[in-house]
Parts: sequence; C-alpha cells; structure tokens
Amino acid sequence: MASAPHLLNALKERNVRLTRQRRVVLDALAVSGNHVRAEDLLREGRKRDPNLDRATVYRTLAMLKEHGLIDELDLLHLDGRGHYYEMRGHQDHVHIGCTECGRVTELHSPIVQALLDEVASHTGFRATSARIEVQARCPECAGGNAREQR
Amino acid sequence: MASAPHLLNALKERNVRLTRQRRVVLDALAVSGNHVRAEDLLREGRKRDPNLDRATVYRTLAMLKEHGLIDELDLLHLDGRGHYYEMRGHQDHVHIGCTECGRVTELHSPIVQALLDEVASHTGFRATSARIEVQARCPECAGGNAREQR
DNA sequence: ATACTATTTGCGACAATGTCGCATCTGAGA
DNA sequence: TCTCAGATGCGACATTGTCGCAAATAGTAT
Repeated sequence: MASAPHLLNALKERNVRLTRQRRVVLDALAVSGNHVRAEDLLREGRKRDPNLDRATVYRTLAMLKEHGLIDELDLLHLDGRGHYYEMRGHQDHVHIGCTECGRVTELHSPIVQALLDEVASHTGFRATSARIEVQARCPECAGGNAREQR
Repeated sequence: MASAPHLLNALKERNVRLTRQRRVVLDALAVSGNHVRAEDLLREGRKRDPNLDRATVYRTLAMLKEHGLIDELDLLHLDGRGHYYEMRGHQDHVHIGCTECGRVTELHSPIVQALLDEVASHTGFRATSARIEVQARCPECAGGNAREQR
C-alpha cells in the first residue's frame, strides 16, 4: 500500500530525508482523503507505528506545507477550532461549508484563476495559492426552513 | 466616542441586551480597525473597563459572529495561530498576505460576487459570506530576490 | 557491511488560545 | 423601583500546537 507516490517523489527530489515516520504520515494522508485534522493523522498513523508522536505529525505537516505539498484549511471553524489538511492538487478550489449541518463541498472553477490574476494586476502581489472558504446553507438545510431567512 | 453605531443599532434591532461590556468591546473593535485579535480587543477594552474579562470578549465575539456582524479570519497563519476579527462590511473582499513580511492587503473585486454566484448555480449552496485568503509575495519581497522562485 | 554525522524523533514540559460551570450582578421592561 | 432572564467574572480546564534536548536513524562514504 505505497500511497501518495506523488508526495514521496516530490520529497526525494528535494532531498528530504525519508524517515519511517514520514512515510507513515504520508500513508495516513493518502488514506484519509481530504479535510483531515492533525489528530486524525496521528491516530491513523499509529495504526502503522504505535510510537508515532504528536510532535512528529505536526513537524511533518509543517514541512509538507513549507514545500507547498499540502494546504492548511480551517473550514470556517464550522466544527471545532482546529485545522484541516489536504494534499495540494493541480489547482486551487473553493470549499463550501454548510453552517447548519457542517457538510463541506468543493468546487473547481476558472473564476478562481481569474481572481488570482486580478490580485496580481491590482496589487502587484504574486499569488502562490489561495484559500477560499464559503459559508453557506446547503440545499437540504435551506429547504427545510426556507422561510426563516436569517 | 460612541463608535460603531452601525453595530449598536443592529444589536438593538435584534433585542440583544446592551451591557457596558458589550459597548466596550464594540468600541474597541471600532478603534482597532481591521484584523484585530481577541487579545488586542481585551487589552484595548480594559482601557475602558479594567475588569473586562477574557471570556466576555470571546463570548461577545461569538455573539457578533453568530449575528453575522463580524467576520473571523486567520489570515493564513502568517503570524501565529490565533484568529482575527473585523466588522463585516457591505461586501466580501479578498485578503492577501505576504508569506515573507506578513503584510496584509485587501482587494475589493466584482469577481468575488461572480464566484458566489457560481457556487450557487453549481452546487445549490446558498452563500452567506465568503472568506478569501491569498498567499502571495508582495512586490517588495518578490523584487528583492525575484530570481529564486522556489 | 560498517562507520559516520547531520537530521529527525520521542518525550515531557510548556505556551497560546479558547471554553465552561456557577455564583453574582445587571439591563431593561413593567 | 422591582424583577428576573440573561450576562459577567472568576477560576479551572480543554485543545491545539511548540520547543529543548538526549537518543535514534537515514543516507552517504569507506
């Protein structure tokens, strides 16, 4: 189950030392899908290496983030106040969270790129990545009581 | 110095009890401008009421957020891991933070609305607000060493 | 295969940020 | 002025993340 080969290769190319623990965290990341919390990774990782330490997970996440291989989200704190991580894909996308049921959806749209272009041309800031989190009500929750808007 | 009348009125309309402490927090919010941390509000508020408690600040912020009167940001954790608050204006805007110097800029753009419309039409989620945080390098930082892209 | 060494890990202590229960206090309506 | 639902202050606690340092180890050289 050699998961996340993409990340493994990226790390090799950058001469990052591949420790057992880092492989474990990468595995856990690959298995866990999007929107994982650090603590989930710790728990998942400990299935493979029971001695895996909390600090190691955090340090690995920080390292991956520094290399631009993962993104850190907080999904509007709809649930708790921790952070979520996901492998960084080809392009940025929008996270949409329902304020009532907490469900999170993603949306890929060319408008995101248009926005980044606009940022560059108006401010001169050269964007490296974007985090777009939309607070919303999902169709189900909005349907149930469409009348009371607030 | 009756600041933030807009917020005061909004709270009155909603029959929220206007305590001395809440006025103090609103004042502190108005004085402090955008991107304030809870701790800053506490310190600023204590100038007006030395007994103002941390829990009260947090509870007031939670209340304001629930009423949609302020937004909570984390500005990509460019500096620390706390949260920032700002009074909610007429329309959502983009926060752009430089990963090197930490400077934060804002950008208002009609593209934001276009993005929300797209969210609605593609996912059925009805957006109530958006938080857009762009990671970038500001012109100064990018200029200094434009060669080393990484 | 073994030795070497810079890096990484585990550990435990700590820091920062936020939350909660409960006794007391108070804003605002009657 | 009286009243009481709701807000506050306080202190204890929870969660999330960080750090220093001794021990372990990946990757390289021998």
